[in-house]
Amino acid sequence: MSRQDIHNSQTPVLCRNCEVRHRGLCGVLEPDQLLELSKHTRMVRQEAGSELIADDADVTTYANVMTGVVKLTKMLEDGRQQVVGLQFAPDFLGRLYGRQSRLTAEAASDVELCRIPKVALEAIMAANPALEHRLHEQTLRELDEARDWMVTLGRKTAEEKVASFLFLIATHIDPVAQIQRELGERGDAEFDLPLSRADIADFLGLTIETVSRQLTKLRKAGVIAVENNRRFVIPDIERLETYCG
Amino acid sequence: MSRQDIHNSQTPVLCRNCEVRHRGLCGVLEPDQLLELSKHTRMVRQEAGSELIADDADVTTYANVMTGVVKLTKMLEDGRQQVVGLQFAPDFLGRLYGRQSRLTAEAASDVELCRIPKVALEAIMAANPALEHRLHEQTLRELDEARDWMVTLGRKTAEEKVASFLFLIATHIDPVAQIQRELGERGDAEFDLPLSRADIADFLGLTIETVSRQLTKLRKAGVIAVENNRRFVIPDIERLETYCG
DNA sequence: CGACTACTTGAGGGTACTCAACGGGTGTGG
DNA sequence: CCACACCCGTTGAGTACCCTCAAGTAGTCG
Repeated sequence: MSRQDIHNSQTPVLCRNCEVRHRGLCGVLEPDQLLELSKHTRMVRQEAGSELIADDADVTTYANVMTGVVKLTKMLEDGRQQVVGLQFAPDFLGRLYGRQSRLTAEAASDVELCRIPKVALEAIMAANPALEHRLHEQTLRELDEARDWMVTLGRKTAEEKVASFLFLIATHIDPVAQIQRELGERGDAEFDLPLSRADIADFLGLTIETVSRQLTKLRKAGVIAVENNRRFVIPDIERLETYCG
Repeated sequence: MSRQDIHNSQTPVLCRNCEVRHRGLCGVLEPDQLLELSKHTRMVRQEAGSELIADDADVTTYANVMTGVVKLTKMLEDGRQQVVGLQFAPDFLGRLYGRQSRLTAEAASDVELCRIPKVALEAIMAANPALEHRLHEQTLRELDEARDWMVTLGRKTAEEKVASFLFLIATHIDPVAQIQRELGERGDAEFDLPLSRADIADFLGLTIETVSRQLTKLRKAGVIAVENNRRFVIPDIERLETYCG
């Protein structure tokens, strides 16, 4: 991180080389508000697998995902687990206004977070309706995504679930595929999967064996190619989409 | 609806005998703001089964659920359907800021709605941050509920799903059970089911036959009693809860 | 080299689905 | 009044899909 001062710039030093500044919640802030916010923030790195927010833990900080993927999970008493959401940069992390978390947040890959104390953000938000509006829009997007996923969980076959998962990741992770998609173009995609087979199974409501079998099936059908168990190549995303049900 | 004027009352006539006024989004409004809002609202009744918002339709109005139950559904191209949410009074209905709906809203029972044009609500909201805050909190609650339900869809057995559904309805519909629950008391519940077996199946990601079989099983176990296929009696809600997984 | 982890593959079984028949309630028409 | 159709829900028989349990492979680390 660059620490050098640049004369007369209104952008706080810490935020200057933040890659998600304009897309994330900070995008709605005026320079002086950004400065105020940046007094409370701090960047942290967490390695894959570390727990970011524990279930039932008191929430004292919020965060923005800067790089990497965060998985949100819920667990039943007997240990059955379900991934209820994935968050990518520049998503906001943390249950607003909640006293304690109702789920566990875990780093799926190595992640960088921009943390801010709960009280600090809520104070700035109270004084700045645009900020609440921005966060409200993210919440609405997450609700849309959760409901889309409910269809996948409730009504799709194992093959369709795995295809839908790969489609989701491809369109969220691969920056090229992401842009192509926004332009309405067809294309290929290539990415390192941020989740283990166990994570995928927990996301899809399947077992790891079933996930593995369906991946093999898609591989043999030529829909996907897999290298090293983690690197995926999708020669034709539109073809993959036809497997999503 | 009472139309008589009451001198010096600051509450708009139309809102005066609104039962959900204080619990719904209107609760945050000052009398003059409520008056402004009420100039645009109109109460409508819709009978069970009628479509309230069509998938992909342009959204021109929002609404508040006053009485009854609304179900939100999504469909795959081949007709497979999934209920992705249920809304009870005083829930807010409609995808805020969205140009078109991404789901279908249908009256599960006879419902009363308080409709308001999209532009009117958004104008009032822009001038009143407390209103957006209130709606944001409902969105957050709905997201919590959607994620809870993802666990049910992905990880529970058919029996647990049906028990979870009955538990959800019991704690949302029966006013007595609702209050007991808030007080942390155990108790019974009794209600008319607002959904058909087909609706339940679509909510749980099951078939109607499986739903029926599981209801029979719970009935034979004495966890529930059913009259007329629609009226349910739950002698011990805590006992039902142990079947939820 | 062995131990460990992550993933794949195989065999067998159980849960929920499919297809089908049946029962009860309601509305219609003779 | 009954006959009939129709809708909704239940029950039964057979099956398919996915899970469970188990073994096997590949990559990594000490």
